[in-house]
Amino acid sequence: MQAITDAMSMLSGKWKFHIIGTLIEGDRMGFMDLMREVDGIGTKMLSKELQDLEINHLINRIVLNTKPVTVEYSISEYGKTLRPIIDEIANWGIAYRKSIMG
Amino acid sequence: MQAITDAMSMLSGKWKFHIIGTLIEGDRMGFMDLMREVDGIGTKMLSKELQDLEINHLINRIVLNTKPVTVEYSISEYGKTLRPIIDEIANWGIAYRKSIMG
DNA sequence: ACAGATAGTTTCCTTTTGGAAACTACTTTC
DNA sequence: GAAAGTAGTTTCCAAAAGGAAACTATCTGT
Repeated sequence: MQAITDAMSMLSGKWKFHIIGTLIEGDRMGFMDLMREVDGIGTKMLSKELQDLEINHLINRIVLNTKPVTVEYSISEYGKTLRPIIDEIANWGIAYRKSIMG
Repeated sequence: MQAITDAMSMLSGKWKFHIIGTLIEGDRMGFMDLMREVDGIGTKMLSKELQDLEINHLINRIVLNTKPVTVEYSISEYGKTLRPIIDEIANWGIAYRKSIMG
């Protein structure tokens, strides 16, 4: 069960799975793109969560030399290994929804 | 991504994955058995987390009519559907450990 | 009678998490 | 020159989460 602690130490918090899931499906997104996609998040939390994910090498952050400076966030190769986890959780959530509805 | 919110609303907190994982591998455990298996947890948190899991029908709780009264906790059929999630997270954690070690 | 095991609950406290709003700083468009 | 878009940071606060220790209550064995 120590493996679960290790994994969750990088994935805890209200927004990490959402952000990773969003970056897995749509690649290369700016800060404002993420604000629009991750429903309800504020600038402070998005900024902090992105920093956490970058520190753990789950995402890439590239500052582009454009006129209003833009930043490109994308899932890293390492981050892509989380896909099975994200998929399983999403599938389970969908099945759960159906069971309480239908 | 709403599916992820739905799933995580039942699985949030520091101990849920541990408790579920423990009950998936070893069936029928008492409160004190769980205290011994879930490393570091206190009685308050174990009690609270077990209640949450029971409310969401992920585990079963049966009070046995024994002399010091004993309680049997076990994973429910519904709880068993979490197995793929638990397995994926544990596998990822193990791979992560290996990558920072070796 | 007392220690030890069962299964918790309660209280008190600290830490962590998260959110709203204001602010910085730079550039382009109107 | 003002508005709007880029990408955040900072401050201030409230709520949630979590932990340690003490306590309840019952029963068994010595």
